[in-house]
Amino acid sequence: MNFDFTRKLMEWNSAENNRSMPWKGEKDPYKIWLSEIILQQTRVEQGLAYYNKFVETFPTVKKLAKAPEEKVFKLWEGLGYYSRCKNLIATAKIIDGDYKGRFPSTYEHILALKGIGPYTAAAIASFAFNLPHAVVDGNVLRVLSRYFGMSTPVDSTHGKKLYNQLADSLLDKESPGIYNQAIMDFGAVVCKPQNPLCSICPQKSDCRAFQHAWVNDLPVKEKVLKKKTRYMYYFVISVDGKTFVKKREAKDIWQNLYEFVLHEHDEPIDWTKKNIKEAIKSFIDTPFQLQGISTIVKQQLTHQLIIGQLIKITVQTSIDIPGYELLTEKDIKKLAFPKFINTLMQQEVTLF
DNA sequence: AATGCGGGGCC
DNA sequence: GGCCCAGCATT
Repeated sequence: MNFDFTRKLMEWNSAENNRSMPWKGEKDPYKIWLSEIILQQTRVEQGLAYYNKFVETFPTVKKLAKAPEEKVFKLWEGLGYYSRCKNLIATAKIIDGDYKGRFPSTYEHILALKGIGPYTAAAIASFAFNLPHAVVDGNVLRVLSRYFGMSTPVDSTHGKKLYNQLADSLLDKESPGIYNQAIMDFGAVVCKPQNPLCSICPQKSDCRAFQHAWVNDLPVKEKVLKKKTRYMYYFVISVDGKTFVKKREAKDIWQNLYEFVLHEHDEPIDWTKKNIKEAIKSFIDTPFQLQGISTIVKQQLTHQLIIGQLIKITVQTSIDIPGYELLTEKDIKKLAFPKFINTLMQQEVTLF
């Protein structure tokens, strides 16, 4: 055990750590779990409002378990990584049912829940039950790889094993919860990804990266993400005040969110009246009224660039579009949509 | 072991 | 435009 690192971290935490968050010191495992799921791959500042909304709307795991699924997704709308929401609902039902509302209190049982991996299990186990499991998140990987001057890629199989063992050996087993909170705060406030505060860092005299001027080169990641561009054109087709929508079910982005009638292409489309007419013929075979077309909207995701437009259509006759359902505006407002579609809906539509 | 999954903030 | 964020599930 590297006593120095742990001691100095805990000293920094007591003397200088001013980071405050509503769930800090929280002992209700339900709220801890909720905050951890929301914060997976998500900045604290971004997740904060969602956490407050969820706690207010669903103060207990039972309330969450009994809530209509669409209502939970609507509350999650805009936060991204929507499988988290699906797993949140599934786990709430398991805790409410199998565990009779009592959150499981061992690392293994917590880890077995949907949407909970090694990081989240360690966080809940240590924060709620003071169990000695070290968290390893992006902050911890950065702090450790810098402090020990390790260039082993943090996203490699070997690296994960290595940093996990290291983290466990450094854990303050007397106060695992406080230690885990401290190392993540330290990574977020001092040992930041960009422009870390090395000059005021209490660990700088022992930090190998600082001594060798490697700070800006660590941590090392080996994986490069492939990006692709997609062109998604949405047709808002309305009949008698109702509009066609469907839930996205495919293993793709925005699974479980709703969308309008989609025409997707590998290449951009230069919409003309003729193009639109032909596209619409692939859904319906009745006369229509073109209300207008929006400007081009772009949405950059982590791994995809989405480009598209929105085209508004009304039809007079009663029609059916297989796979889509006709809903009123009031009902549609209760459903969760991707940000891309919400942005499209805010655009003005114009005719040629 | 590799890939896919959102959205936002910072440089 | 690239990187990163209190990661996880799937293949």
